[in-house]
Amino acid sequence: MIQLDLASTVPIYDQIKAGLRGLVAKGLLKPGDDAPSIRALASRLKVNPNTVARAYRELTMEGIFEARRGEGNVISPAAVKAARGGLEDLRQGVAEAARMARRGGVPWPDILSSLDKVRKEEP
Amino acid sequence: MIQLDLASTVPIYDQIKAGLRGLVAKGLLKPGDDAPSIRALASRLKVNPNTVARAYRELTMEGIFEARRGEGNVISPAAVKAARGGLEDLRQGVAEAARMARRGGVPWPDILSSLDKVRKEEP
Amino acid sequence: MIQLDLASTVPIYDQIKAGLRGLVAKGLLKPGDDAPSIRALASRLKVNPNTVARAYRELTMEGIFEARRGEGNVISPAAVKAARGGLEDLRQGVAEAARMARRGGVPWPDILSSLDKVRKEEP
Amino acid sequence: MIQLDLASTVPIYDQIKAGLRGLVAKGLLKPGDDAPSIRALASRLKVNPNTVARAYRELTMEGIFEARRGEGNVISPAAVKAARGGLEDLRQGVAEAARMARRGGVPWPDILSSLDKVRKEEP
DNA sequence: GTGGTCTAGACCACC
DNA sequence: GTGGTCTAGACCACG
Repeated sequence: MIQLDLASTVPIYDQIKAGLRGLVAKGLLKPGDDAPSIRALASRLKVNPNTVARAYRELTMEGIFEARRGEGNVISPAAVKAARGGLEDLRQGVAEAARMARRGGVPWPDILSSLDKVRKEEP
Repeated sequence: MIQLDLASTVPIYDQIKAGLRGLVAKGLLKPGDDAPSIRALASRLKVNPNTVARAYRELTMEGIFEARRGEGNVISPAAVKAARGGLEDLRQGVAEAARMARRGGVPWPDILSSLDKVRKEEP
Repeated sequence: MIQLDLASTVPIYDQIKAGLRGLVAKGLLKPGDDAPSIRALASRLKVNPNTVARAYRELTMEGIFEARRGEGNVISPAAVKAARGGLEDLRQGVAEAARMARRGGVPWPDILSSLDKVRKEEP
Repeated sequence: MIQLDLASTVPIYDQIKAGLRGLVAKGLLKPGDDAPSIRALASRLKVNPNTVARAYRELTMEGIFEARRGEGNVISPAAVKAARGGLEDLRQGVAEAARMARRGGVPWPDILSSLDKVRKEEP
């Protein structure tokens, strides 16, 4: 359900955070739902549990998860709203990459066409 | 002439490489021209000479510069063509950031509007 | 396992690269194996970690190593093939030295005898 | 008469020294002959006169040239014998390159075949 | 003056 | 623990 790109320079825990925020934003995870357990998710993604734990910890600090004793992590009631904040980071990531590309001499139309290719990738 | 963003997570030497590639791509540096000396550029950018040296070394390996002993760096005849490769990397950087953002649940129109803000930043 | 000649004019990081490529070429390091950590190798060779890091970075760019964040360097699946390219450079180094010597008036048999002395150096 | 390889990593002044020593060793320059003037040789080789001057200075120190006031440089009577010393450096250059190549995993027969290709290059 | 190498040591991010 | 980046400063070789 979450797609990782291990070869990418984007930190794995960031990709996990983004993936989970995305599931919330898209309504596939609703407030009150159980989040997958750290160990389960780690083994499914073939990733170090510490890495998943870090993503969960930060999502908890953002108010998207709630840690309930003995029950694991639950999607917080305020998650949908809280997820918005994370989206801003992602938008800025795109903006920074675009800025770098333009400074590096990529013509603006080429940037747009790259983007368009991404848009069509998987519907 | 080259703009650095020291707060960015993008390594300084990468920003320098992108800037120089951009100058070549835009025709402000033509094959045969002297590149600024490492020390001169370093002091202009207020950066350690080693950092500039690393950027130059990698540009040399990419075939954009030619280092001549004791004479400094010269833009290689093949620079314009070689610079194209670098542009592709930058485009892919934008594409990857966009992919991450979409996975994270950022609505596509928001991505486009972020981009548009960048477009208007500096004429 | 890697022999350095600190008095040589050949840069240390180049000697390290050659040594590691040699270990791959001889099969002592196989794809999937862990490369020694930068710090460990640096202290074993009594050399600055930065110097080893540079060698590793370049080997990564050549496709011989794969650097995984926080996990160290791993011999790439394509390492054996990629190592071939490096061997070619070394052969050309010998060829160039021989060319220089002949131009300088060294009789060809003397070149061969020098070489033969090297062959017998260490079994 | 002297062949330079400007792209080589071998210092130009070294190539010039080797070339002149070679001319002496081959008998094309005999004791008592005038050496070409620094400026003439520099312009013929399209090289900085300082570079040629350095080569001449070192050849003088080796006893191959004699600087005579107002007459320029003359091949010394002891030149033929003195040239031998320089040959030793060149032989060691080949030896060192071969050593590096072997450490880097080049099979010995490949080293020999590279050398053989050089031998056939220009008769 | 130029570029190249190396050291020392700091700080960061990641797992 | 790992690798990556950056700074500071020294020294060398070249033209």
